[in-house]
Amino acid sequence: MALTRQDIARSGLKLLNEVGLNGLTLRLIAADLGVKAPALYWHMKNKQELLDEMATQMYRDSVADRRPPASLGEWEAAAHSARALRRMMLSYRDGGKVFAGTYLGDASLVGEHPLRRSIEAGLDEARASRATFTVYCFVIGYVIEEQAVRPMPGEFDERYRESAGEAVLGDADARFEDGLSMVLSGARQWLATE
Amino acid sequence: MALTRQDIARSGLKLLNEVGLNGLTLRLIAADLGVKAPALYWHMKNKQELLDEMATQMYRDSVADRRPPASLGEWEAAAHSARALRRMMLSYRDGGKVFAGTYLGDASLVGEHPLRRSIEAGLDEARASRATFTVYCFVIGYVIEEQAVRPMPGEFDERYRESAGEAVLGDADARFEDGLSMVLSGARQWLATE
DNA sequence: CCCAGCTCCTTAACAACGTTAAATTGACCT
DNA sequence: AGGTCAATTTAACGTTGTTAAGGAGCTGGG
Repeated sequence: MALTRQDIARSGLKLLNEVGLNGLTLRLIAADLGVKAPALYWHMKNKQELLDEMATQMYRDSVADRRPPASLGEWEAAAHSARALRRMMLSYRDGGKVFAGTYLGDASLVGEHPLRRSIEAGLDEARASRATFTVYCFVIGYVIEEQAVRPMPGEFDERYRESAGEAVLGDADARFEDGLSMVLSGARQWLATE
Repeated sequence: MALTRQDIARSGLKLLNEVGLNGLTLRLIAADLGVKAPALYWHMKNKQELLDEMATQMYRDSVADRRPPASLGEWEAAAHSARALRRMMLSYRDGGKVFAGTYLGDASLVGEHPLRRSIEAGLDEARASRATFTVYCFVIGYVIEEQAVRPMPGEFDERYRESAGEAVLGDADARFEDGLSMVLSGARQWLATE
């Protein structure tokens, strides 16, 4: 049976957890799929395209997890999907680096604005986008820093042990929640004024 | 005259703007320094250590730019150093990716909390750190996304042209300022309450 | 004065990587 | 049976990070 881009991306994501972003090679992925490395080039034109596909696949796989229950208010829904975005990245070693700044192939996935109802009720869409983009940036940045210290839940980059303060050693979940509530309340307030 | 780690880092940063993170090789840096590649291994144990040193050097070089005028209020000072942090990363191609999540060698550089005066006046330091860390994460995340679309000021990743909306095409400076004021006001408010 | 030892760099080489070109298989259509 | 096309293999190329071994040039001690 012929390979698909999704097969390759999924294999890449599986191996990512075992060998990390630096250890992830085309030959390794090919071997995992029972195929030789150049075969991958039939399906994609270079490695960057594979990484983009992996990011897209991460996003696709988490779509169910990311969708907030319809019962939630808009800002709880925004918090919900921010948490889901973080979980998604944390569930892969180097997930932040893979996901951040890579091109999302399936553009239709990006849609579904958390503030849709407010937009329909008259909120300026460009402003709403800026607000959610701000939250998005915070989550990306937070997870990248988080994974720099803890490549995988459980592991630990020892160099940080003494130099870093509470800001990196403490409970990562609680600190994320604090940051998230700062950003969300700031965004809400920014949308309300003016 | 013998090479220093700083020489190497500075050469790496210079070449980063010419060839980008992917094109940055040890042989290229060595050639720029009039030396052969293995010579670098006398000064650092692998390429990651070079990247860390480059991040440290970026930070060191921007220290003057980053320090806010003493006349500013604390929150204007925080905004000031957030802008300086962004400028620092933007001034190198792939600067966000190089800086984000790399180990800062010179730990003494990290200090100098923008909210120092409030801390001396009784503000809980751990809470203050969480607030500034949140701002820091936003800036990191924002710049990474910004540079994914515009690797260098002026260039443009064409794949984004049609798929992305105003959130990525608009005036990047203005959007940063919006996001920054959301995050800052959210952080300030979070520190005030409870 | 010269040799020992240290610092700093070179030469040579390695395995592994991303990538390309060309040959090869296998399935389906006529 | 033969031909077309999609999917993969085999073989190879240049480049990369990295290591091992050796050599130049200074420094201080006998």
